[in-house]
Amino acid sequence: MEKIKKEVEEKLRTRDYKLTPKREDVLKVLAENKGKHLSAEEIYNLVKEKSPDVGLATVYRTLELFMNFNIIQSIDFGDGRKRFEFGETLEGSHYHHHLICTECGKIIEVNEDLLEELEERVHKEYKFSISNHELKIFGLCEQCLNKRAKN
Amino acid sequence: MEKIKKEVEEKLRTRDYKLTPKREDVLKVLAENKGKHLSAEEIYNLVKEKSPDVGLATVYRTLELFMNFNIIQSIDFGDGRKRFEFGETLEGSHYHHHLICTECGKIIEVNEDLLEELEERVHKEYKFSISNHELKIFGLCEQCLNKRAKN
DNA sequence: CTATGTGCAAATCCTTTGCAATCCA
DNA sequence: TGGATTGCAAAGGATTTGCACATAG
Repeated sequence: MEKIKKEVEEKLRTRDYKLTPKREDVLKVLAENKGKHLSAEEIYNLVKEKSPDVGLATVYRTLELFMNFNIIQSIDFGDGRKRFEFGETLEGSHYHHHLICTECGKIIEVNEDLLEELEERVHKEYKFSISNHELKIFGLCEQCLNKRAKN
Repeated sequence: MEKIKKEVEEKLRTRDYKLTPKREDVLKVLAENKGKHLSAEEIYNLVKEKSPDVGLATVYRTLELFMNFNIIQSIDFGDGRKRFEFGETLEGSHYHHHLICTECGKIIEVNEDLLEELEERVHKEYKFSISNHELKIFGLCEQCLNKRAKN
């Protein structure tokens, strides 16, 4: 956490933003809930547990700030609200993909990246300079598939 | 168009829904604007040109209906509104991907599918039964890249 | 005739914004 | 002190819903 804090602090400072106590609270919640895909409101509720005087607007503003610095990324699983992921690019971790069960809504993370070849082609054919990608795979998870088989 | 209409009509009839005139108008707009990624409101405006008495709610309801039957799919490019695509699965056309320019917002379609290998792995490792996928690649398009180079 | 489909307006949900107060370098 | 940050409440925008009327089979 200390390391993360330092890293974020430095990033922000490059454009004269501060890692204020409120922002740090948001950061902490994000860091402690990696892989959970929290929504803004869920983050807000978690932050409130420790800083009850935080406002939802501040959380939104902080999330936007972190997004601008690529500290977090947002994904939309189609349920009408954005969800936030921490640290994909911060520590050189791989891109990862999401399996979304269309029955129960479960989300499984896949930590493999097999898109290099595709990206290569895209780059050459379209002269498109890739900075990021997002792959969502929809279908049925093992449990839901089994349930269906029984009926 | 006639063929499409028949196909949709049949699909709907399997669960006792009708392809009413209003719904047909929506379908027509969708079919005539393939690859345009229209939002609900854009569709509404186009439908109104021919049927000025439609309501926005009907368009939304129709889109939801079509979604349930996999006649259309929705994508979110991160601008806060859903966009709708017609006929991906209807006529066995390939999946396609989207390149999204983070500078000018342009969207380029890529009609190649190189995800078979990845899907194979996902299927085996996670016992996940894939029905669809959605790949968004973010970056800079040729023009925006060139502009940047000049500055 | 009865269930389904529809328009309108109101309601809802998530997110953003205006503004006055607060904080911090 | 002065600009950045914040909380609150209000505004905003996309989508959904309630309800009375219209329509199709």
